[in-house]
Amino acid sequence: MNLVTIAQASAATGVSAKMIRHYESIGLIRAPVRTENRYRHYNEADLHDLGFIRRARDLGFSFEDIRQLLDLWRDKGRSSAEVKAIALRHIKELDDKAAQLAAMSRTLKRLAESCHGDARPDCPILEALDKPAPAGGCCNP
Amino acid sequence: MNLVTIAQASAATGVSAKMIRHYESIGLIRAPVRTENRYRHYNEADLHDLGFIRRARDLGFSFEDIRQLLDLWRDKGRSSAEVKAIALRHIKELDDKAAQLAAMSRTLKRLAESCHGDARPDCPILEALDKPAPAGGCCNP
DNA sequence: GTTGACCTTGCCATGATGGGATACCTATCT
DNA sequence: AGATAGGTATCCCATCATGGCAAGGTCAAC
Repeated sequence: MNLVTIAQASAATGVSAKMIRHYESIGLIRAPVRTENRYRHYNEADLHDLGFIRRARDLGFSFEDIRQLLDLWRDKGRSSAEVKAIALRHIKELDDKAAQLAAMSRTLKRLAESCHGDARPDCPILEALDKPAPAGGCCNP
Repeated sequence: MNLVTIAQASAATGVSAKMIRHYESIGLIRAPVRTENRYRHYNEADLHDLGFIRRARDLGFSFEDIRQLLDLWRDKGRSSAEVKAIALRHIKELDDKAAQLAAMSRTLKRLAESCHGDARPDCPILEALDKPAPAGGCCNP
């Protein structure tokens, strides 16, 4: 059966032992078998799930999404449409978030460009944070 | 002096009353004067600071950054270089984060494109999450 | 004098992760 | 056998920004 300890499972999957226990506590993975001394021992299927979770997390999926994806993976009669729907929704979230960050960056870059960045105290960045009404004719007419 | 209650300060600045109290508790803003009944009352300078904070938060600055920006704003002998340095560092953080999200989105889009998205169970998205080694010749040679 | 709207403090929750404390188990070295 | 080292268990706390809820005080209007 090739049972491994939590540290070995961690090394094999790249998920910290701390997180492995956490996933168990929130029901994302099944509780593994315990030896007499109450140590957790993981089998191949457990390791697969942990790897699956890590790769999904690397793609930015939330635990709730991962829970569904894992369920779909286990369900051999799933429809790929369900998986794709989750992915497309997540892609939209990622893109929205990225666009938000890009907008902040753009605004800030514009301000930073017009800032001398020397010993003088006057600074358009502070002025922008200062102004009572950020809306106006300058940006979104 | 035009003193206003916390709800009015909230309405005027767009910062929730909850957050205003929180900012006070972490020392981001000064404790306002209290009336006899212990109600907080904010003056013009307080409102300015709250507006400043909200605009800085809208640009994604952390509280620690905002603390420094507020200090710089109050210091009339500041050098704009200091402000610009904070802004440039933050711009880099924003861009890094956006790039990270974009990379996730790109990977996921590639997978989603090759997924039928119909009633059939086979799905490249699940396969990608499945595979033991995500590194390989397909992406980063 | 009651109702409703506002204010106060304090605790808990999020999401994903890390840190630390304390205690137990096991293996190795002296 | 005793000491030392290291892995494991559980539990609590912290992050960061924000919201919710509860219990109680205060004020104005009806």
